[in-house]
Amino acid sequence: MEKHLELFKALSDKTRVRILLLLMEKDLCVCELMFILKMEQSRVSHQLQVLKNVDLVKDEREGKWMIYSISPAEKEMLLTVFDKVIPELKAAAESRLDKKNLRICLEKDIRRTCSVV
Amino acid sequence: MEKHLELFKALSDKTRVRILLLLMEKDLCVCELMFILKMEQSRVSHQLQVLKNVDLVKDEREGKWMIYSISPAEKEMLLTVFDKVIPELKAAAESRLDKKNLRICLEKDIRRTCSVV
DNA sequence: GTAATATATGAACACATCATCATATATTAT
DNA sequence: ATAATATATGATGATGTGTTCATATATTAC
Repeated sequence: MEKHLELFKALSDKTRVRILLLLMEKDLCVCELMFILKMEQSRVSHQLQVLKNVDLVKDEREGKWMIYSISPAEKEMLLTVFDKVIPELKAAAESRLDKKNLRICLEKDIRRTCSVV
Repeated sequence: MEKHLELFKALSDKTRVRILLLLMEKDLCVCELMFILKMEQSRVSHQLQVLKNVDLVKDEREGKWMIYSISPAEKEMLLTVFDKVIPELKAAAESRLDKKNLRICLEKDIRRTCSVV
């Protein structure tokens, strides 16, 4: 039983939900998430590991970058969660701002230009 | 955003999920839950307060007993969660045992006969 | 090779959560 | 009234969680 409840534990943190909502839109690297969320590197990385440990996301190296994405099998489940269970979430201020920053991130090609440290 | 994430926090504890799965079947008092879950009174009561604080359950006094039930508005949402999001949960050992104990609880009319302390 | 970039990871700390114990409150029975 | 029953609640302690800081690792650029 605990195994299945890990999903809810993973979904009960704001930072992690923001990351998931973003990865539903587009595969992203850590520095892109840092730019969008305005959070420091280790904070983003740690939360990504939590999501990875419960198989909500997977990572794949692409040169210097680790690209995070949502496991296809989990994508449909998360759609149900975000659309049917807590539809209000997407309207939350943070979510709207993140979407906006995601657009800016892509326009500015942050993946190539960001200087992390 | 945090407000909506409280749902997941509430759903991330095994005891609380077991209580919710039971209340989906039938409105129950504390001593009935104690009998079914084989847990002590204050443990059940504390968790019920957590569920009440996030409006997942409501209580109603009926003589000596406090009858707990799932708010009608939340019942449909929880059906989605338990059937669509984590359907495996209902097959878990604890869930099966709880259902069995629920039947025994009703047969034995525990609400009238249980002696708590 | 070395330096720079991108990310991962361990340690430490503050804070939250859960179970237990003790006690308080509310209702009913006498 | 008092006693018994059913439940709520506060305090404590153990354990878990999230953030930060420091450092390690992996890849690329030179």
